[in-house]
Amino acid sequence: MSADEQPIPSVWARPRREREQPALSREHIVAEAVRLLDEEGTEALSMRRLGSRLNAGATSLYRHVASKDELFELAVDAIYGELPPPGPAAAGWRESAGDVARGLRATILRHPWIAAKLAEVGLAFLGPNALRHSEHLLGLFEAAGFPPAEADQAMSTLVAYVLGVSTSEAAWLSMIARSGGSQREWTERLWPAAERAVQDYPRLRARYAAQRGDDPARSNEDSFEYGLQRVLDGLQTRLP
Amino acid sequence: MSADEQPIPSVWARPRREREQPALSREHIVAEAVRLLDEEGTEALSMRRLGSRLNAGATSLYRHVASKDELFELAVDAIYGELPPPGPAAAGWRESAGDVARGLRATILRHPWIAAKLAEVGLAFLGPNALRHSEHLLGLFEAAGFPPAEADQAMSTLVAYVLGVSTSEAAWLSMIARSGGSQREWTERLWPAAERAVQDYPRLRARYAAQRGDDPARSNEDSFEYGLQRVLDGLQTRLP
DNA sequence: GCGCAGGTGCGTACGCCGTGCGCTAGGGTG
DNA sequence: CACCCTAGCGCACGGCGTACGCACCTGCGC
Repeated sequence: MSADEQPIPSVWARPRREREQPALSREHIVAEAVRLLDEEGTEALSMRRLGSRLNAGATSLYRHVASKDELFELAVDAIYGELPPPGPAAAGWRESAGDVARGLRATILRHPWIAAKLAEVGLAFLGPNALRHSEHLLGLFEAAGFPPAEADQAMSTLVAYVLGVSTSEAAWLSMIARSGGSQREWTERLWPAAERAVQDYPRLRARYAAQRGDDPARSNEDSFEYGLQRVLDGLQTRLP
Repeated sequence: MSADEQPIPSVWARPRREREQPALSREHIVAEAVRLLDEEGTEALSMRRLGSRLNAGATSLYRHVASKDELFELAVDAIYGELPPPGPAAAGWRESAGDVARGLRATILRHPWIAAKLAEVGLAFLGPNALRHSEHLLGLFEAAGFPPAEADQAMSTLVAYVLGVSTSEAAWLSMIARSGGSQREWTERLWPAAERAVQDYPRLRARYAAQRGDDPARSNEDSFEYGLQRVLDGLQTRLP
């Protein structure tokens, strides 16, 4: 047994515990999870991957987060916290509601994974940011003149529309984010298959033919705005 | 080595290959997958579980289905195939569109897992049943007098609304299906927590207070119908 | 100075998962 | 009879979420 096999009780010999990062915290973990989800989608988030991005072991995360499901709930509420603040509120009811809707859609498209996650966990009972957002929107409808009971339904109608539209846009965007390709590449790659699939359906075929070459982002935008105005039209019929 | 350790080359000695089931087929697999999904939700569907329900090994399924993702696509299109057929079409545009919307919602609520799955895979490019359904609905809007380009947007608006509403209802229903409890049990169990959470938000608090004791299924139904009529109102403003 | 308590991070391990691969046996065809 | 084709299976691999218990750091009362 030679001397250097003995453990040397010296600070310099020990591996110098790495503590340069401000340690692990719930906020850090959630923020990094959101970053990973944005970059690579829901499937790519595993506790091991997330841990290694934070220079930590997978199981260390469990000191700050009870489970992966809870982590998702926290991530979803973090996104709710990102929604644009109320705004000037000077303009009329229609403009304010439209702005909220546009902000909601924009946020979903920035984090496309959230659409599928919301569909899993539901919209009710979410965290404080989600509640604050609902409260604000409900106030907006009440101020517009909807009686309280109806304001709730009117708000749900608008939110349902926005979520429905954004969900299908988001599914497309997450697929692209996951695969790493560009939107244009994927469009060009899938278009022929789509045209072949709709061959037997004259109206769908005409629709595809008419849209060939359009910028999909722009036509999604137009389509969203069209439906938004229709929903607002329909709600307005209930006001004096 | 005694005699009965020798393999006996007789039909009666062999374990009698079980072939009473008409073997494995893609249709059988998809049908059983849908059944399992309805009963226990997305998480519960694993190839091993599905295989054992069919008296088969997990990897045997791969002879008929390329991957689990493909199995989900087939399951989703199977549900599209379940949508109510066009119907008499005698009544006006509004009634027909409303019926399609109600049928869509009812189908989603019967298979609540499909909402989250649709949010993952997107609504476009799905199987033949989905395409047929879109073609029919598009025809309905064109017949109502929408010019072709706008008919597409109008249809998307309606579908987005229905999907958005049904998605959040479905999330609730799948949670209940997964857990095995009853709707009433869960409502009673979660209500106090929800009331506590909305304590600081007067409008949300008032809403909960007003709804205490209501039948949630009924008020979901009412809320859906309210929004449906508003969306149809909004679309109708574009017709002569 | 010293022991102690509480909390943080990690290594290991368990039981799942999707699925690739190569074998076997049974039925159809020459 | 020989032959091949194919459905089904057993095994194995790498990855997953996470329970558990140990090692260590920090701060406190003595």
